[in-house]
Amino acid sequence: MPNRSLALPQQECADCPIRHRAVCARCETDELEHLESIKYYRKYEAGQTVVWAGDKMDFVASVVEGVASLTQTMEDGRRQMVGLLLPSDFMGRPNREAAPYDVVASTDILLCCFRRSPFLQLIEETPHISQRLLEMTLDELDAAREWMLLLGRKTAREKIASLLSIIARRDASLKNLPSTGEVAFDLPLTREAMADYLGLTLETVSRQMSALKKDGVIRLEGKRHISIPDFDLLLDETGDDTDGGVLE
Amino acid sequence: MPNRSLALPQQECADCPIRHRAVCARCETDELEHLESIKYYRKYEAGQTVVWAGDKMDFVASVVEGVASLTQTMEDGRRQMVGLLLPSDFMGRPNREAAPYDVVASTDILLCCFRRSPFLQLIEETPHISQRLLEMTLDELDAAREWMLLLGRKTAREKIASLLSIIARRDASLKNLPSTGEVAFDLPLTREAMADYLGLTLETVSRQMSALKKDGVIRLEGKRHISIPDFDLLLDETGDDTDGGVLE
DNA sequence: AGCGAGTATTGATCTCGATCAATTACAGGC
DNA sequence: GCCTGTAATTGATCGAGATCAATACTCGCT
Repeated sequence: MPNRSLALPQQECADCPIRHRAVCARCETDELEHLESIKYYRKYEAGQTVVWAGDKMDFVASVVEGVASLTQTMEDGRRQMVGLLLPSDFMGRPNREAAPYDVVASTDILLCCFRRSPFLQLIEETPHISQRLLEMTLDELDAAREWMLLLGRKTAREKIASLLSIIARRDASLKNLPSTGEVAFDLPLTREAMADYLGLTLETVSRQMSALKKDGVIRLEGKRHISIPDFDLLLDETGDDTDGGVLE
Repeated sequence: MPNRSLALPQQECADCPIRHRAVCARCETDELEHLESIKYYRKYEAGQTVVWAGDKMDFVASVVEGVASLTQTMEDGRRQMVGLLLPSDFMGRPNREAAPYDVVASTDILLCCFRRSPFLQLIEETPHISQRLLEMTLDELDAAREWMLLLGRKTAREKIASLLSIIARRDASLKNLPSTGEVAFDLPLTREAMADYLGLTLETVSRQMSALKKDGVIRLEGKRHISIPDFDLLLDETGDDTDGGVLE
């Protein structure tokens, strides 16, 4: 597979890698044409802040490529990631001017953007979009709630295993690969960002990564490339229910 | 089983205490009439389970009175509350058959219910409802994210103070009272439920409640009635931005 | 009254992850 | 090659909250 080139900022919706997962998933060809006419692309490099908490956000967007994070910071500097946006995820709140959290590019990212007011209008006129947005928001709420279980009750080791399995699964699903047996992917997060996600310190993250490696659950090639010899082995470490995989 | 032994209230939407906060908030009189014709009430006693995780949930509902909780349980018994439903909050997912979490009545509750399929139809036909539902879901997502910060980064004392201030605020807003100065309310949760909310043990909850009492931040009258001599004092203990820029 | 079950408080001790600190790995610039 | 700065690992110690355990409070019951 040729890897993501961030160089082409204007593509057809029809060829878009997130065409069938993003807010536009349900749109018909004529609706797509309308979207096509008002969308525009933006790129950010890893580490760049897309919006600061409290600032006015004059657009909404879908993540096309790369990973972005939503982070809350307390006055004394304690930080907690509260959202991880992978390709096809939506950013921005239609009805709210100010961004409630810092939005930061974890890797280089490509966004498909819409200025807010045309998008608001679009929502009114296009039930396919507002329905999909509701559905995505409900999914995000579910994800947030699973995350709450992780933050409140899981051990450090379980937290790491859970994060790795979430990323592995989303990555596999994006590439239309099964997430069973051997799986490999690039970690889009630094150890510090992982710590912010998991409510841990970066030292604890590092220690637990080493422990999982020693135990043969994961293999590290460089700092960022992870390979998992047996995905089920990783799942056993997450503390989650393995049986009765409840699908809708 | 819902308790049907007592006469269930059958009230007019117009007189409903949550008329202007629930999913129906934006509805016009004619839309209300339609709702009126298909709604029905259910009551549950404190401690009763409304739905078990994984079970089919054939209705959606608004909480009219009382408090309900959404809880996730791990195989080994670790439990985390992931949602706290106060009056006007909505329960159930339009597009999903199975309930993802246990729904339990924390106090006696009164629900305003709709069978799922008529409600789905209603959403399609009534943009005022689906818009409001999206808005409420986004608010819930915001609340979940603040909760994530609490779970991941706050100390036990800050967690308790945060929970008390959340309940105090919602309670005051429901009664149209200001949440400043002296505030008093009934705790709708046991110490154990508080622990499940906060990702703590019930012993730690009890100790921190005693500490806050000793420090004069709260007063306890019985186990459940809380009074707060100075709400700002409580807010200082939550670790949150006070925005007024009071201290350092 | 006395009993029992559920709920809450308080004490003693232990442990997991935080904190403080030193070292290593690695990429980019010259 | 050699700096320099950031990311990551590893070690030593500490402490907040968990765990184990005993005791009190409350309400309904006979």
